[in-house]
Amino acid sequence: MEVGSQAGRNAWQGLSDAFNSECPAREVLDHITGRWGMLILAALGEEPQRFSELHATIGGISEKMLSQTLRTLVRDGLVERTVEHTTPPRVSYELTSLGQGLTKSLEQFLGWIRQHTIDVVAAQHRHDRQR
Amino acid sequence: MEVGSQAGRNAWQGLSDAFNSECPAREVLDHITGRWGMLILAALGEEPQRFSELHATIGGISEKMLSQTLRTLVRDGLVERTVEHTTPPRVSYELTSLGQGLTKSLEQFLGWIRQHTIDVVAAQHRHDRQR
DNA sequence: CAGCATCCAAAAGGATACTG
DNA sequence: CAGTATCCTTTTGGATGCTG
Repeated sequence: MEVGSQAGRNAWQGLSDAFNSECPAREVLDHITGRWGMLILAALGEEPQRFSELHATIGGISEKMLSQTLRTLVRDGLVERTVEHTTPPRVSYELTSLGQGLTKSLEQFLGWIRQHTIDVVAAQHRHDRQR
Repeated sequence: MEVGSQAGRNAWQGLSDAFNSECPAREVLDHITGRWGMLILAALGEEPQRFSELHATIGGISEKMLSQTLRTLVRDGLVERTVEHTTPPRVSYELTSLGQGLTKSLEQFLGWIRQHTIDVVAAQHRHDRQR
């Protein structure tokens, strides 16, 4: 994707499919940017984790949503599910190579949030005080 | 917010705040990754646009959601709203410098989606056929 | 432990009509 | 043009109880 410095040129042209609600890219975007997708991917970006570990890592998620979101990510080929048939069973989740590539590109974004949350909160206060 | 006790365990340590449902970072994450936030930011990442232009660019969004999401992004200090009091009025939206930094880090992620949507769709089919 | 099923409450979102 | 207001439907998500 060329970020052309040409005036009036659409550098996002290659993304026009995500802007199209009919394109599968939109569905992929929704899966990842759903309320829990990114957090799960970020958690797994560090290391494989078991169901209960993920549940503990990600604050506020219910078992239902964790399970549901994981199934979606597995179906999308971003996460792999591995079962050890012990008693009690161990089920661990890890990123596929596809998921690793994605998570890498997510890092910057999540890093930005960590660094600039304070700026956003300041902006919110400024905005609220001003009316 | 340094938590160094668990040595070497969490490469995402700096993000532990996003994992905490009580932290404002979670709210920022939700605003941006809400259904329309990213698409609006991506659209504005190219150039300032008017309300109706955004509405045309982003497939499937209603005026209500566009308006609502824009207000949130303006409050968060990511987007600036400019009114020209002509008749009919012109209202244009553009990224603030804060929003520009964010959108830059978003580029990679959105680029990944564009490039790998096809892989995800293939994985979905493989998964569905296999059961 | 790792989940699925069910029920229910809450939030998100769309359609439509209307305003400055 | 750029919204707002209202109503209503759809989706999301949490709590709970139950399995292998």
